[in-house]
Amino acid sequence: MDGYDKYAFEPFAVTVDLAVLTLRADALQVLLVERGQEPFAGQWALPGGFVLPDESAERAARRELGEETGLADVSGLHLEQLRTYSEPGRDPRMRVVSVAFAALLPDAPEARGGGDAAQARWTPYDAARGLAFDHDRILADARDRVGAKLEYTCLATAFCPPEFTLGELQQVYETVWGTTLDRPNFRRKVLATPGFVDAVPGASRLTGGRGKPAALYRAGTAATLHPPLLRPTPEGRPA
Amino acid sequence: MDGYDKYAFEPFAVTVDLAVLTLRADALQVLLVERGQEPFAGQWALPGGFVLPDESAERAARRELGEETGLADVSGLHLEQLRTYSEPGRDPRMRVVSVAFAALLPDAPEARGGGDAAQARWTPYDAARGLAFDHDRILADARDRVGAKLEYTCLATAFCPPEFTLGELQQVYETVWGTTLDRPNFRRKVLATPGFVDAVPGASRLTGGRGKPAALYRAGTAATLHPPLLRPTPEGRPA
DNA sequence: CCCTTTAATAGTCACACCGACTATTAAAGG
DNA sequence: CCTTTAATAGTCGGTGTGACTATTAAAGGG
Repeated sequence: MDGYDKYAFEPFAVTVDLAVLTLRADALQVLLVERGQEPFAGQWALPGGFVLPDESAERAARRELGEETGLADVSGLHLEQLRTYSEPGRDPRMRVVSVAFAALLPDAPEARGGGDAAQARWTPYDAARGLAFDHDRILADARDRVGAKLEYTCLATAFCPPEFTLGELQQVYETVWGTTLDRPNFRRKVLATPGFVDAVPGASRLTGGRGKPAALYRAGTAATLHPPLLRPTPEGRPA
Repeated sequence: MDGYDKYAFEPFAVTVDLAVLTLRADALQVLLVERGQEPFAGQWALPGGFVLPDESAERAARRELGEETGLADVSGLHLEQLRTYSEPGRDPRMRVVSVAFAALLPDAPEARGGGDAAQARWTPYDAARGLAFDHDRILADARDRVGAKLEYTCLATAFCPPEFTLGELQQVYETVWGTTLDRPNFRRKVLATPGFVDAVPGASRLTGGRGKPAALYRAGTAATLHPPLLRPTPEGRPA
């Protein structure tokens, strides 16, 4: 922050890029917009835009989130700063520094084109490749971060509606991690963590027809999980 | 990234700020520079500077690190992007967006004034308050991040010289966390984690005089700890 | 040269947690 | 009413870890 007079200081454009994640059809999906102009015209990209003169990157991200999803109230949604991408060549036109965010949505309204004229679409994570700029990398970083934070925070509830079943919560873990979990063990672990979820007395949700309806829960007040809920060790690592 | 023509785009100054951390005298210390000009003239601040037109924030951070510490080779040092601070009012002169990094040093050479003319000094973490700009916040975030990453990564070795004793490694945890750890248990845990440390055959280090010399170890190839080395639960949280 | 001091290293024990698994309960649908 | 489906309850063994004790190895002082 010192030395303002030592180096000629170069003006940068500062943008935000959003990895808007949700669970649809038992798959992790991401909101993509189709670019209408060069560079990368016709290609898909993460939504984003410039940080305005009087707002922080966080405010810009939340504003863009509202514009792109078309949701009236995005104030309760989980928004998390990932990191900043600043490679000199990442935008061919000019020097753009982008602050990337991950946003987590419980239910996914149909994408409706968003603030910019560009078309918007939910896309399964695994199918979201070949994005414009360095957005493949940003999206991968978002998934990594979210997956890691599921282990030691209560972030999973950010993917769930206000009231949810333990089966739905488990689906979050299984979908993001790409693993399966033992249902009784998952249940035991979650209920044994105070503040993770609170039971909604007497309520239950029909899971679509057959079977015993599951009890409903709300997100608790805890933010972190101690001890963490570690994902199954992929291989070779000690459990 | 879209909509270049929709919003008037405002140029920002982009800087990096560094929380350069080391262990000196059994305390976590941070490198501070004294500001020579307004605003905050005479106050202490984290070292940092502008990102140059042809470099990424990471490159700028490493360059600044070399300039500020006076170290010849900073290529092996651990440098970690924390987050980006972009509140509109954080610099009274102009709109400055700052990408913050944490740098971890094994041994601390005396601070020597650094690249900018400003005076530089190692300061115990607990005494580093009242910094310029939002640097109190950045420094606190740096400590939080490093403390958290000690739990589930091999980051602790970044504070150690190439060869170190398990006692020194334990000191890292105890100093950053502000706790004490049981030595036999720490030893068992570290040695049971493959790839965390590798024994240096036959070597030992006199610990300053009395007592049995400890065996020496080098950092292993593993990057993460599975299962993690959780810090003692402060209180009230389930173990 | 021995004896004390200091610190590293080795080992023990019990408890909590977790993975794997089986059993029971409760509701929906035919 | 019986079958199906899924939630919920319970069991058991292994493992990791906290708390603790015992042993070993060297330095330094008398």
